[in-house]
Amino acid sequence: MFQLDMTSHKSIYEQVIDNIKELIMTGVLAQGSKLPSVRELSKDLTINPNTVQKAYRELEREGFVYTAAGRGTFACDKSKIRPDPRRIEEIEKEILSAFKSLQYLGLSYEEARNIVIEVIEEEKK
Amino acid sequence: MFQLDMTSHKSIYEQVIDNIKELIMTGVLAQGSKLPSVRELSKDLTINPNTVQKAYRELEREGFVYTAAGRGTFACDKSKIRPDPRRIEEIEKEILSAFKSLQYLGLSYEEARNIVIEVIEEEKK
Amino acid sequence: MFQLDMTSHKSIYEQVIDNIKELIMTGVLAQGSKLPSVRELSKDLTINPNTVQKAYRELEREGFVYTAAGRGTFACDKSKIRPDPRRIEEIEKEILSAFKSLQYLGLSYEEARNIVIEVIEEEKK
Amino acid sequence: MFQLDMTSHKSIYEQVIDNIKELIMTGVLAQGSKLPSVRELSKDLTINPNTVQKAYRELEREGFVYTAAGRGTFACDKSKIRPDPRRIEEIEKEILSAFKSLQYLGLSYEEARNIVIEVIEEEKK
DNA sequence: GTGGTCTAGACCACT
DNA sequence: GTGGTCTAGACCACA
Repeated sequence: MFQLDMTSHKSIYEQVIDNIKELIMTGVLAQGSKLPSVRELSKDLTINPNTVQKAYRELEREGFVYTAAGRGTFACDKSKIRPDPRRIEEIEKEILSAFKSLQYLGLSYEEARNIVIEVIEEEKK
Repeated sequence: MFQLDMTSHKSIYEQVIDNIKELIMTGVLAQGSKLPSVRELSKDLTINPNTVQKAYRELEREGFVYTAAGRGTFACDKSKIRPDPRRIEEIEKEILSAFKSLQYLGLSYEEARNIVIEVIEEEKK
Repeated sequence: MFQLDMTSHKSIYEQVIDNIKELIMTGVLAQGSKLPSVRELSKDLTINPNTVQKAYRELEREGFVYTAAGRGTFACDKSKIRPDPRRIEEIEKEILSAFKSLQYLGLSYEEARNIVIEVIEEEKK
Repeated sequence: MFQLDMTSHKSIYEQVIDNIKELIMTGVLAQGSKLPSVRELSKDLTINPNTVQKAYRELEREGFVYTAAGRGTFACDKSKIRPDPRRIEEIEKEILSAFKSLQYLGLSYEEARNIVIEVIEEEKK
């Protein structure tokens, strides 16, 4: 389904979350389609079922999937996902912090700005 | 000198580092000016001296300050600070990850982009 | 006959039970009228026959239906259904817990109360 | 600090959550006051630290506490807790379901309504 | 088979 | 000391 980056600083369960969010937002996991079971995915990624469980639970909390004990975990309609303003604010802080870090490295405002724009444009493709 | 956000998930020592970097890069702490002693700052911020120590060590490692044994810690010349390409790459990853997170929340590419631009513009002032 | 909410966290068999109870208590399923067979209903709802079986067993245990071997399952006389005091106590606990949850969310006693009243009034119609 | 009801149908971590919410909303845990550490509380309640952790995490998610790794978990200002509309809707469903259950037991609309009102009035004291 | 909860015990970074 | 993550393995109810 996807691969984990064991060298990443991101925790495993966060990587699982982000990968599945991407699959849902890109439509690979269509609305209502069943996600792999907790055990299946944990076996597939050779991680502990509890770690997958944690990711699935968080995905449900954020409205990306719904779970039904005994039946499985399913993708929600991505068009119904409503952004959480508190989460947006958090991410804004992260971006601001990263942007400042660039300037702290000795880059000018313009240089730092260009790097950010470049990263975003790259993502567009 | 500055304030810490105790409710933030950023670690204390990182907050100290970022604040001092800001003071140096904005010229508030001019080249050669003495930073508060570890004890002084830890008392001022009501945090553990070890935490300040750790921040100072990291600032020295990154070339923002130098310590003269027995005399104290001093700000380096900000114009001599050279960006570390590996660090830039790391920050780029952080920015990309944050940008994707915005999109995962249900925002369109344009909406996410606008948020980032806005954050940066705000910082300019 | 009725529909299930597959996204609900209520278990399927509980939903089946509640729906049938409703049909009996509202008189749609009059005394003595035959319920759909396990196979029929499971096909109709596209759920596992075991799940329907379990619901029917529970309905019988609670005195809402009776089964005649080889003939089927039939609705009991709703006027003969006597409230079980222990069950009432259980439900009272559920209501109290839900009410507290409303207050924990930051609602005042009055606000929480109004919500409950509203839910009940809505049900009257 | 509080006691768990091991005979309850509620899961342990949910009981921990509800108990702490109550302590915060009643002001026993004032804004900024430190909660017992994960290990401390787990020892106190003779449950596993992971279970307490789960409860603390959920409490943070809902805005009742904030946590800082290495420092501890602290109560938020209860006046700043904003109700989550989705959660309210969920609880409304629970109340409606419980109310219907009362009627399914053979109680009239008025009888069921009186029970609910009584439960709420009792809570007022 | 499914998800949900729990225990036991470990390791990590931060204070 | 603190919280955060992860593994291993167990038991439960539900489908």
